[in-house]
Amino acid sequence: MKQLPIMQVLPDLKLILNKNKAAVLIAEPGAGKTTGTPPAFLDEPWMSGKSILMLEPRRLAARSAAVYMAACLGESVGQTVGYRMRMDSKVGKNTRIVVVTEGVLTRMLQSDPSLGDVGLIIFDEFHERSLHADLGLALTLEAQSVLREDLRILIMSATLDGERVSALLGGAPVVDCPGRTYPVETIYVPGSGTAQLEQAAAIAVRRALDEQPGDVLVFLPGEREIRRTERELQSGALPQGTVLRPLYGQLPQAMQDAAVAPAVPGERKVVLATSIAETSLTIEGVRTVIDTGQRRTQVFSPRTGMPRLTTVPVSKASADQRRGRAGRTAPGVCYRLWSSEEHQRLPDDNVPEIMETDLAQLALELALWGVRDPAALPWLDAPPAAPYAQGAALLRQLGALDAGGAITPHGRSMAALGAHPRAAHMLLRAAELGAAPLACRLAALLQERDLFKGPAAADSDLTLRVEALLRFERSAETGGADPAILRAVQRESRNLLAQLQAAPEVPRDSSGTGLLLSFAYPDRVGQKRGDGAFLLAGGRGAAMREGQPLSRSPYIVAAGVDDRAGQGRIMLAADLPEEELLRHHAGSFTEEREVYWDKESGSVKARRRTLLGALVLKETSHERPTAEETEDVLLGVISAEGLELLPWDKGTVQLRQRMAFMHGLRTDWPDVADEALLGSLDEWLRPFIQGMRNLRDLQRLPLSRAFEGMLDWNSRQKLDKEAPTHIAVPSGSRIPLDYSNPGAPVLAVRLQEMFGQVDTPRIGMGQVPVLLHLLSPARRPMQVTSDLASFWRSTYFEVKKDLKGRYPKHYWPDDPLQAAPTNRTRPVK
DNA sequence: CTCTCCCT
Repeated sequence: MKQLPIMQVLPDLKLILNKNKAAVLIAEPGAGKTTGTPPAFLDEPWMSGKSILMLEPRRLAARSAAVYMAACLGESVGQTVGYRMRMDSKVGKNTRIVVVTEGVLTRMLQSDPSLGDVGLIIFDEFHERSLHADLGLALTLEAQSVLREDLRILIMSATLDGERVSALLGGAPVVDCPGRTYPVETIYVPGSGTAQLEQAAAIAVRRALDEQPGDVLVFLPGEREIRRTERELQSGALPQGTVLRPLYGQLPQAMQDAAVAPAVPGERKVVLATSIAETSLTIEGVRTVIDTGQRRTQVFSPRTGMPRLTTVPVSKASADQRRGRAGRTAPGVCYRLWSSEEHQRLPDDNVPEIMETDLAQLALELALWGVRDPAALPWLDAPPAAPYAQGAALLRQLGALDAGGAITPHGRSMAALGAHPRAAHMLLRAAELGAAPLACRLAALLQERDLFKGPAAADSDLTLRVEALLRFERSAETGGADPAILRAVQRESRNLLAQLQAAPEVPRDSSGTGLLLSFAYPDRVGQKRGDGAFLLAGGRGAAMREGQPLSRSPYIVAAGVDDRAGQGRIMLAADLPEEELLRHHAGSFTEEREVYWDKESGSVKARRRTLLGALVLKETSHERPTAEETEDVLLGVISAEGLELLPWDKGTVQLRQRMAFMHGLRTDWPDVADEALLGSLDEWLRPFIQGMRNLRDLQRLPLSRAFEGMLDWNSRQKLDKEAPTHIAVPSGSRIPLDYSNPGAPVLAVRLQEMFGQVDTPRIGMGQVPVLLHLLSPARRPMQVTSDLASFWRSTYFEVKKDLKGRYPKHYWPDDPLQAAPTNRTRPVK
């Protein structure tokens, strides 16, 4: 212990924490920081009568760190050094160093924000940036600034960028400590382009077995790739004594042990592992690491509110951590299956969990802490807004938050359970109904991997899993289910039963599964749309795989839905009897009265609907909309479909055009263009559609009165004068004016009727000469002009020649201004 | 051909 590198920096750290409230320790692997640091502070003056809390991200590491520190003091765990984790704790009266796992720290902070007699809190492996560690630090920092100015904080990390943490801690000093590992040579092996990941890995394994001594550790993204690489290697010859050892989280414990244990003499071990071997497990005898540079990670999709697994490139920090695994006992080699150029493009660090995960639980913890806006707390990376808002919305739906975002008593009970808010709500509701035993088993089943593999897994009915579990509990029969997962589920459900102090009885059968599941997933209650498709209460569509008996259920609850765009696929679900839905979710129903336009009948109708989110549970039509509702809908339809729906007649069309003409001259006149009319239907049209219900009624609308209604009495007089419907011409005829083009009204009149008229008639306060269409006796257009005087002077004589030829019986005077106008062949004498 | 890892 004396020779550990950490010993060199401890005096420095003591000095710093004597004066400062916070420090950052960057220590490379093998420095001995986890077990060397905490005991060093026990005798510091500021620690008198106080204890040390150290956060460890994994149970195994927490327990073994406590055991090791206790052994160094010549004690057993539970004396000076203890630990505390879920369902397991060894702490005594004299314990001054407590190693805790993440959920425990959160619960401790929440139940006593002043942290009692804790003098120093250490965050170990902080570079892993788990959600709970980030939350724990945020809460601790606030507790320190508000309640406990004397509290010391020490952040310990392997590769973290020390400056950012230091800044968050108000400029805390950063101490660096070298590690004690052997050098590892890095060899970049750029991909051969077409080679599959597994083929490239297998080729590298053969090369390593040939070139290097000792065991080989291969990092692959997941179980599928591990199995493929295994097959790839088995398909060709391997050197004598080579054994292949898969290693991933879901592998049975005995096989995990076999992968971790040292190789038997005469054998060489090739461990094919996921990122579990990056931090969680140390494998003896590894001299060569082969890194495919990929890892599988869960991301939360705000679009669908569902988590999804993706395979992404590792970060530089992660790749270095993997490489370090080759140098723990002797110098080693690391083959990276990418180029050094590609390496430069890798991100420096993994994306912190808080940036990518479901934040419902975080939102609940913050609400319990008394914070509604996460920006009120200090973060290295603040929780992203969309997933946070989605988490808060879910909490409101589960009754954990009130409308204002404050935590409810129910929310407090949920947080105390520690489970995901969905599971916590289900457990509490189930306990009220006396169904806790089944709910604990469901929560455990949902948390673990599927009990079934292969063809049995194709049936998505959750009750089949429940029945299998109950059979296993009663008679230890596995019945085709995975025994390791059965045991894990049983263990977890016992933990939950103990937490809820529920009766130990084994439920008789799976009945009630759908109802309990609907408490956890109220947003995924699905209503049958036919053809295996369901509409979920949250608004998303989802479909069963082919041939599922469940697809005949009118209502289901979808516990697992994949994240594909458009219609999701239901992986796991249970039938929800309609009467249970109606009985137990009535509090979440919304009643909606909707008055709407029925296109088919062309009329306004009303209906009342009972909704659960997007689902219409009940609908009654035959309601009578009120007169005002009807007017609203009618105006809405006109607004959407256009003014063509109105009963236009020639008079109204002309009236509108005349008003448009006036508006063109004086903007204080009402604008009667389409856009303006559609925008002000409420003012000018509503009074005229009272009592109307349908399109037929609308045809009886006195439309010209509606237009006249836009003008007061004076304006109406003025309209008749300045935008007259007719103009009297010299012949005595009253000729209608055509306002189709409101900028240039047209007077179409036979030429002879205009004899004697010197100038163009003007309208619009004398500002606008009408556009004259001068016609032949047969009403053929001869000439268009807005300057009659100049027409008489010149063009008339050419036109006259032409007219005389065609209409010889008519009267074509040489001096039209002196001639008598006529609407006949010749003037009457 | 759905399945990284951890924790209350």
